Amino acid sequence: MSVTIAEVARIAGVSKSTISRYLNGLYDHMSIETKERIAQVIAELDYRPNALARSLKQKRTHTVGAIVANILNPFSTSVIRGIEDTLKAAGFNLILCNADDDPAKERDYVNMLVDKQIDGLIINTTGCNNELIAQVNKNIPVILIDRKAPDIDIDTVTVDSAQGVCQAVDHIVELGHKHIAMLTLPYDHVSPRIERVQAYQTALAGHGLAFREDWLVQTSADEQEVLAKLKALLAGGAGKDRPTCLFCANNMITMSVVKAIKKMSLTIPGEIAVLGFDDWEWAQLIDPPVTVVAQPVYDMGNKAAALLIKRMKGGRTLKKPIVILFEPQLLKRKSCGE
Amino acid sequence: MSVTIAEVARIAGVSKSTISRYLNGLYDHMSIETKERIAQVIAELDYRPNALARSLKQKRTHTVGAIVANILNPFSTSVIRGIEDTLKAAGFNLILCNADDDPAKERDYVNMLVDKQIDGLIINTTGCNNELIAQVNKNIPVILIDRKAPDIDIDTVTVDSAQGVCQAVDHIVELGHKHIAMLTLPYDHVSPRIERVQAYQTALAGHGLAFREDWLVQTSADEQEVLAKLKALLAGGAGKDRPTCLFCANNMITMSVVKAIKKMSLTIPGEIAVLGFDDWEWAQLIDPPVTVVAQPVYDMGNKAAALLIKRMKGGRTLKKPIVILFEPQLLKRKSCGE
DNA sequence: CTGAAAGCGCTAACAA
DNA sequence: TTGTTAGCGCTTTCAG
Repeated sequence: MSVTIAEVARIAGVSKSTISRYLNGLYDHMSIETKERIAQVIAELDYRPNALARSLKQKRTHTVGAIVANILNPFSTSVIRGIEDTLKAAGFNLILCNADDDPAKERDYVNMLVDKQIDGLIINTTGCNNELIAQVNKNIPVILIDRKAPDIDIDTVTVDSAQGVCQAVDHIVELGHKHIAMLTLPYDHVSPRIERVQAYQTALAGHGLAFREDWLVQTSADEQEVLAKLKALLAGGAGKDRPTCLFCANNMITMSVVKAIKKMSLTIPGEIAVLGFDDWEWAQLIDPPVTVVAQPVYDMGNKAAALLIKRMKGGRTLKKPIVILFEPQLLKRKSCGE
Repeated sequence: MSVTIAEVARIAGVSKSTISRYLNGLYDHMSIETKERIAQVIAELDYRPNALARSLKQKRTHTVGAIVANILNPFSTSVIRGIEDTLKAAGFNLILCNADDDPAKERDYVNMLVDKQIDGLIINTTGCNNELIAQVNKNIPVILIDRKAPDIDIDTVTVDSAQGVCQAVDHIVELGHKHIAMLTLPYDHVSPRIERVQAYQTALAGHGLAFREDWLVQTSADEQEVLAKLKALLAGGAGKDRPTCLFCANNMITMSVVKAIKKMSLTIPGEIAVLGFDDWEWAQLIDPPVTVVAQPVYDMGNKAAALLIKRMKGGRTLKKPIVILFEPQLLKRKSCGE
């Protein structure tokens, strides 16, 4: 088996406490020779302290958990990079989990992390485990990222969806579009989706455009489904009473929509314009490069981690939960005309 | 603080052992009434066992670590999905880490995971910590994924790069290309890169084409750098003695190359053809869709996890390490002409 | 069918 | 400056 602190102590000829002190950097008052002997024995045995035992005793793991909704979404990986960098700089470990948009998986991961005694949690929640998350937040700090949970009182880092949608709609209206459809993943409990749809309606109204129920399409990101719904939406062909612009409420939808449009052999933006919410590394490689509302994703990850660290260090300073709203930015590319 | 097993025992009026047995499903010979009482108390107190304490005692965490080289690479996220699904089905927990192509970070993560007493490790290694990894493999099973470590003897799941390159080169030669350059990330210690470059040279030779040192370009995936190197490579313009086809040795390079070509306003495949190793979700959205050698990435993740599980359960059955080679597949799209 | 007791590997008073 | 001791929360013989 693995070598323990007792073994090291025995061989170095000192007590376990002394080794423990050495490990924890408490050697201010330690004789230089024991210090060196310990260092040598540790090196010889290639000893590494058992983090489980240590954490069990200390009641702190110095570890935070992060759960993303869907790791295949470039949004998630950028957020992760932001979280990771800030956490590492502060000396915390990170355990990453992927809920895969499945509330049951999310629940399992939350429980697993809590059982492993994480010191804090950052979660891009499915929105279906709010009660559990609120419960967790009573014992350890939790930060929501991207998606709010309106019914619970927790620190949240997200983006101002309404403003982003507003900018985007202004832009396409200016380009002459009057028939704007929105495609979104099913809203269920996911705050940004709800907000974007609402903002879309508000923005239309602001421009005196009528909102049409049948131009608000809920769909999964599945290629076949998107293709079918798009065909229905655009039935009748150009010139008819149909949308000239498709506003996709997140990047997964945008990708599927672009794929579907290519399958339908329609030209962008000539026959149909595409506008997306969320930028991602390869949006510019698409033909044509897609105009999107970009979020400062990496920064959001940073901020969430920084906030969490503050909470974890803040002891029981129960300040009010805060909501941090980042500003999105419209990146005008080619997919809406120009 | 959190509720402990002692608390549950006290309230239920039984001993800790009994609670422990209940928790571990050892209630075959337990009176139905104590069983029910325990269940009730646990529910009332919302008790959850401390995984740290449990693992410390059991000397098993039922947790495996996975370290990917770069989580921003779609390759990594697909592998992760494969690992995750297989692991979860077998009841193991997963701790995900991102080495960010940094050997120092990788080392830290390996150590962190080992300290946390993971039962097994899957790693897409930077190739710079082989000694450490070999050491870890003495105590817990380790599976390498994608990248081999030739100097150490460890189970490995990867793809037959040589075969993929060969298929690809055959294809483009058939399309009439005789001037084929290869762009790759710096080889340092990364087996697939080395293998692909070698296979490229072999394949050229197989077609009687000369290998030119100056057409083998090493570069980071940084946009500026790729652009500069591409400009140098293609200096002189079409018709001159320059490559007509760029073979990109992985997807990060492919993306940067496509970006650079667009910046240079060259047409694909008219003025320059592009061929990539690694498929990814959005390669088909690029203009034109990129022809690539695809790896069965998700399956590879599955397989790595399955193999690891076998090793973890196999006790000290020290079977010889094995190398599992998946077959890549050429996906002919539009970027090489036809 | 259930309980008592020892101990996993470490830390943290309290002594010395 | 270092050692002794008593746990952290759980599991697991061994008794009964």
